[in-house]
Amino acid sequence: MLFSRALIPTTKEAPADATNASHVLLSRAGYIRRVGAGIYDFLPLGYRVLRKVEGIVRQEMDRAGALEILMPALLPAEYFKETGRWDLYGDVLLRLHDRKGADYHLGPTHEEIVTDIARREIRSWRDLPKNLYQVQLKFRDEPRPRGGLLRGREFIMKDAYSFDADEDGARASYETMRRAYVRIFDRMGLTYRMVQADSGAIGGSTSAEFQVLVGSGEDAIVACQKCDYAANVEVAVAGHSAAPASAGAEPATKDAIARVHTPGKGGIEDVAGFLGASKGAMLKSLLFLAGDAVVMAVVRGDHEVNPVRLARTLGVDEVFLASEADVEKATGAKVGFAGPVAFKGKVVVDRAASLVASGITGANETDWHLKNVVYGRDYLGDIEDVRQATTGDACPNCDGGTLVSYRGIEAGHIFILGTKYSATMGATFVDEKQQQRALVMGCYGIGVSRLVATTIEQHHDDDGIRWPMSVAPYHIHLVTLGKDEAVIAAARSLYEKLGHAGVEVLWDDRDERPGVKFKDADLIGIPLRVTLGAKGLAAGSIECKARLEPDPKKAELIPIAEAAAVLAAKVEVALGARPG
RNA sequence: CGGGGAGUCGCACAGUCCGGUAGUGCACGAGCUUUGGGUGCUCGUCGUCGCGGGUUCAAAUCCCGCCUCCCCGACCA
Repeated sequence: MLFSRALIPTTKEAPADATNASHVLLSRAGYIRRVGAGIYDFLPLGYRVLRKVEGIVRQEMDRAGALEILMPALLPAEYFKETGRWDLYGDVLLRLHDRKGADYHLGPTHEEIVTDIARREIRSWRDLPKNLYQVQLKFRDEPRPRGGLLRGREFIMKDAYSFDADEDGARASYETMRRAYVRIFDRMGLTYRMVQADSGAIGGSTSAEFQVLVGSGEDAIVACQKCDYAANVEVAVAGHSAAPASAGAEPATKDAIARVHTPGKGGIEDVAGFLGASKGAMLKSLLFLAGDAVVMAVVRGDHEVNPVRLARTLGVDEVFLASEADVEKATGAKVGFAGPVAFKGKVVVDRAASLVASGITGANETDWHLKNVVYGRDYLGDIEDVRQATTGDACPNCDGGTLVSYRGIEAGHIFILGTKYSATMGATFVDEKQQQRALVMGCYGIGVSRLVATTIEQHHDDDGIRWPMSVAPYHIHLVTLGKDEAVIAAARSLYEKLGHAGVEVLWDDRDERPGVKFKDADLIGIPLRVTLGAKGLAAGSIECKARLEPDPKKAELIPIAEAAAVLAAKVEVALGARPG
């Protein structure tokens, strides 16, 4: 592609609303333009990258035996009404009406629609297993779209759905997808972890997220440095096999429980500072609403409660932090003075908190705390792992491993749904014994448009994007300097030879100064930059610099006669380099 | 939904308090200049000042109402 004939509107300034690297760079480098809140145009470069990502996803899905289909984006309401999600989804569902006033919506996900295909078309165990997938626009009326392509109201997703005769089959399908996902993310050149995850409102059991490790990511995850344990903090368990020496090592105090006056000192920091105690000696007591009940969760002052784990422990879908009014009603004291001693209600004590040798906690009386508090002697409760795991915690999965926290962007999610949708919608098949049984389903998503942005979040520097070869809009950015006809002729020859070799070249043939071209090349981020000028031509060589090379002087000189072959080989190597 | 902020040329912003010819930089067009990291100079084009109403001789500016967007939080298959 000739730059002069392309549409690559680079800018020096980014829109004011772009707050993260991928949004700024995608805008500045001319890949995308904003159309509305959370809605974007893909300009030619952006669309090329999107198609590269789609291509990798398609190849690996096909390789894994999945069958590509295309379901509608515009959906009659009846399907979501059938499973109850018409109501459950709430405001996130983009609803509309046709001229007759009938309810429609734009699909945020397609379990119902694919299950409808299955119930009509899959009848026998002989038809199984099946895995149907699509690459489709999804619509979610996000409360707050943000981050450019990272969280939009309209986005492109690959979603796949597996159908099996039984749980074993579903697990095999899940495992097949897991392997396909590993190949996909490896080929995209991403650093990621597969983590245990909450299956959320979509329902289901076994589930894993593919989290791309990025400091600015929305999700917090922990991973073991020794084994392959990794989990979203929503579900991560802080190990207790190797509790830090500060807790549990000391014998419980023999001193009797005592009241201490702590006027106006409610927070953990305040009280610990006021009493000269460490945060780890505090027993943080938070009240949650679980259904109709008020439940107190007790963790060490230096720990955080994990609401998802607490909810699982209590056997409810969700828990909510109690309001100030609820707290006062339940404890008889202002917020900040709650404690488990003599608390009338259910108490869940984190394992680490139960080991505190001499705790300080609220007295359920405004401006008073209790010290020398010992679990078992002064208060009781169900001991569970309900705190949020964090850096330094022991790994729950291996001996001696330590957890480290990361931020991540969720790029993929795989899970086994079971018969949640098939049973509700009557998607059954006849097994070998002539029995009607519900199909066992799994579903597998990849945020394709999000991946375009995610890749940049992980691959950029101050000057611009640094695409991995596999998803770069072009393989080589050819820069010619000056208007010398011999230079242009040599460049044209190279451009054509590379084209014949299947190498995708963007040739910056514009009448611009070298500085402008180099700046744009860095911004656009094509992995290899090839420069040809009068000086080089005289010396019989072109210059090749990798975008990853920070030093502008460290360019490789390649004799012009060999250039096409050498460059084509470089591209091939980069495309074949798969770290898995 | 709670808190904060913003809508002025394609982009980034000033002007609003204190009403009086709508500005600057980038981008864009012309010319000269320059030619291996966003060259310098000159000239030029581009505006329903978010929308609707009101006050006034006169409104980007004051008043009333509405809309949209952004940031933080809550939420997030």
